[in-house]
Amino acid sequence: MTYFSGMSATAPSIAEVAALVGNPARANMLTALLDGRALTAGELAHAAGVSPQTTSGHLAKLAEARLLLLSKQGRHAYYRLASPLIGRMLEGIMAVAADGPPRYRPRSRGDEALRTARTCYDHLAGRLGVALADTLSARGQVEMGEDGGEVTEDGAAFLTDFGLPITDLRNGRRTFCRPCLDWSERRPHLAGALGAALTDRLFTLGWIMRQRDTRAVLISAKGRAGLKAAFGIELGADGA
Amino acid sequence: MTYFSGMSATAPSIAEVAALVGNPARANMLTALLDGRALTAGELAHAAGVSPQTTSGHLAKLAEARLLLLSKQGRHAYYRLASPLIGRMLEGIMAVAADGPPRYRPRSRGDEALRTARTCYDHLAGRLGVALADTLSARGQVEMGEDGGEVTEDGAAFLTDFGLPITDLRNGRRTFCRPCLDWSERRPHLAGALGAALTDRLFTLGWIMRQRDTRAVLISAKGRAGLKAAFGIELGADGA
DNA sequence: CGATCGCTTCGGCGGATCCCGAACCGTCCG
DNA sequence: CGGACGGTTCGGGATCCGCCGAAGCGATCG
Repeated sequence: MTYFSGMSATAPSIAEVAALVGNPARANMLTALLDGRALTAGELAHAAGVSPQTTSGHLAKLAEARLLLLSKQGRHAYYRLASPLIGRMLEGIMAVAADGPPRYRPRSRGDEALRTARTCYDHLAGRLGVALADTLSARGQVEMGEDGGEVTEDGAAFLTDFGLPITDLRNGRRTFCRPCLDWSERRPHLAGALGAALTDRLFTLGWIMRQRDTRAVLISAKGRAGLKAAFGIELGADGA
Repeated sequence: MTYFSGMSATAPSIAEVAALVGNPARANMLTALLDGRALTAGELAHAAGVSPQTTSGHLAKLAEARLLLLSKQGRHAYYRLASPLIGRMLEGIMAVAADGPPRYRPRSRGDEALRTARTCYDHLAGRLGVALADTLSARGQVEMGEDGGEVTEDGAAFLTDFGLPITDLRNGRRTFCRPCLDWSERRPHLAGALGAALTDRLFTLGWIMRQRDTRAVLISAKGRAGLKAAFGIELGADGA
């Protein structure tokens, strides 16, 4: 952007917007966000193939130009496309670049796996994560608020029986239970010590398994049966 | 394009295409071409607000990337958008830039005037220019070929009677008659000494009049009557 | 509390871009 | 033929951008 001196409050020009996309690192970040999910700065750095510092600069520019929205969560910074207009614009550019129809995958296989169940650092997200939170809420075993959650007496009994050291968790330094907004489902799932412990227990039971090079987790046959028996959760092809 | 080292034969990346648009001069040229007309390098230089040399460089890049097509005509170089995909891409970018619907004029008033009748250097183009060429061809008074045209015996008599010094024109050094592709109509109109003389005659008769700051010409009431009587031409709102 | 982690800011280097003045070439005109 | 004109090529100068190393900051974890 050699010429856009005082962008100030005036509407950005065509060239300004195009110049933002006209950088391989930024273009990679934008296409990585094309499916509507929110990704952390680190994930975007990986997708773009540049260092975290460079990434931070790019993301700041994209956010200032209102192409991206920023949500901070703990020490993570989540970025997502600011509007469907951005996606349409990128499709238009891709069509010209490829001289054909857009070829990104709105729902690739890997993407579908991520939407079904994935780790969100140390707890579960995706349809599985949301379903667990929903079930525990519906049963009155967990009460979720805006900034935190609490386990009821009934919930404590149930979860202890499931193998979670509820008392220890509650006395730990880490936030016991808090909601974490799920970007593919746009609804909260369980985070905090409780979310991490529950996830850990599912791994230990062999109900879910990690995969290489992705945050998606696989649900085993035993896991399907167990989730249905313990939580009444069935993740069909159509989702939660 | 700091990074696009060997573009070679591979399909251009999103960033490459966007970077081409991400320059104010090039963006201005592209938007000037949005209505589908072909413009000369000089006209595009004016639209972009940069020098002819700079313009030439930009146009070369855009043509190499297949965003523009180049047609040479005499000493003029006509550039136009390579495909409707380019227009759609620009609309998409404009929508993001303006955060609203695209606001260029696919058919503005001035544009409509230009399509009806305009000068193409010293001869007539637009619907009027094409209609004159069509009529003279249909009557067998002018025979148009690929690279040149000729006036028949009947045509010479008619045009001489109309006030054109056909014999003098034919003996002049300037190409007597040649077709000139019309970019709004995509069909040929009359150029060369004959086209210039005919246009000059119409100005002298007061049938057509120049306007300020545009190549569009106005057809007077007398002109409408005369054109209908002499050539059977009526330019309604719907065109030729 | 100290250590780690994720993200951001700061500073400087290297390189590419953009632009125009000058010159060149082909076309058109008298 | 000579001049004018439109377009392009060549060369250099100013600018800016993208990138990373080093350091700072807040949140999290043991």
